[in-house]
Amino acid sequence: MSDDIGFLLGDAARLLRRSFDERARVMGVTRPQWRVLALLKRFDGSTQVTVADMLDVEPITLGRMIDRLQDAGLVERRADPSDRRIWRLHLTPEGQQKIVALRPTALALFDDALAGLDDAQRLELEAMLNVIRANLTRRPPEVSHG
Amino acid sequence: MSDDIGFLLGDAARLLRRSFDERARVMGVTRPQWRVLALLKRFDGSTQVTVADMLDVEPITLGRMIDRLQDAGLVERRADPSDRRIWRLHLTPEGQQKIVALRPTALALFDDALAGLDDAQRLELEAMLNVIRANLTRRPPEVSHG
DNA sequence: TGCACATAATAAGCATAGCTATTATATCGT
DNA sequence: ACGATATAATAGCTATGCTTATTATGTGCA
Repeated sequence: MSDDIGFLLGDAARLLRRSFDERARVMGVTRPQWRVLALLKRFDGSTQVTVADMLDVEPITLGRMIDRLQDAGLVERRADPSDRRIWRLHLTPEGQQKIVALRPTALALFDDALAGLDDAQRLELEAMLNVIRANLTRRPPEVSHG
Repeated sequence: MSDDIGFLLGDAARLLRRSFDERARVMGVTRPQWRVLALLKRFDGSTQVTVADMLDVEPITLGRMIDRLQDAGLVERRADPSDRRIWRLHLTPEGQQKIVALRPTALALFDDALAGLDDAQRLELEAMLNVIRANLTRRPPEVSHG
C-alpha cells in the first residue's frame, strides 16, 4: 500500500509538470524555469548557489537553467565586485514580464489539478506534502529516527 | 496558495526519486527502471506501447529505458511472430532477481518518506493523489495498475 | 608570504522525459 | 491489387537533474 503512494506521488508530479509545460510552451518557459524566475522576482541579485539551495537542486543544474534563461534574455548574470567567483542573478525586464504573464496559466493549471478537493482537503494535502518533503530533505542528521 | 501545493508536489516527487536513486544505485537500477521491471513481472510479454501506456509515458521514453534495461541484461525484446512491428518484452532471470532484491529498499524508502503520517492520513493522501492524477491524465485510468 | 582548505561555478557523462519527424509494417476501403 | 490510413518503434533535439571531477577564487593559519 505504501508503495502505491510512492508511485502516485511520482505520477502526479510528472503529470503536473507535463500539463504545465503543455500550456506554457507557447510562452517559451518550462515549469522549473518559471520557478527560477519567481524566486528571482523575490530575491533579485541572488547567487547561483543560493538559488540552487532554495530550489533544492544541485548548483550545476541551476547553472544550466540560467544558461538557457540568459540565452532567452530573461535573466542576466552580473559580476560581483567583491568576489570574482560569484555571479549575481537579475531578472531582465523581459523576465519580469514573463513571470507576470505566466501567473494566470499556473493558477488555471493548479485549479484543474486540484478539482474535486475542497479547501480542507487542500490544506491537509499541503500539510502532508510538507511532512514528506521534510522527511526526504537532506539535512545534517542531528536527531536519530526510527 | 494552490501554487504552493503545485510546488510541493514537484518537490516531494523529486526528493522521492532522488532518495530512491541514492539507495538503489548500488543495485544499478533507477526508480523508473524499477517500475518497468515491476510491470513486466505482472504483465510479461507486453509490447512497448502497452507498457508505455500503463506507465503514462511516451513510447519513445519507454523505448530508451528498454534499451538500457536490455544492455543491463534485465529485459529482453522478442519478435512477435504475427506482427513484425512489435517487440514483446520479457524479464530475464536477472531482471526477476533484481526486482525481488529491490523490494525491501523501496519499502524502507516509502516508510521513511511517510514517517509521521498515520494510516488514516495515508489513505487520505492516496485518495487525493488519485484525484489529482485523474484530473491530469489524458485518458482516465479505469483500473489502477500501481 | 605561502600552504591548506573552503567555496562558486563549470565540465563531462548518464538517465528520464517530452516533442516532432521518420521508417516499417498492418489494415482498411475501394 | 492498390492507395490511404493507422500503428509500433525509433531518431534527433531539447530540458531537467544527478554524480564526479576540475578550475578559479577566497579565507584561515602558521
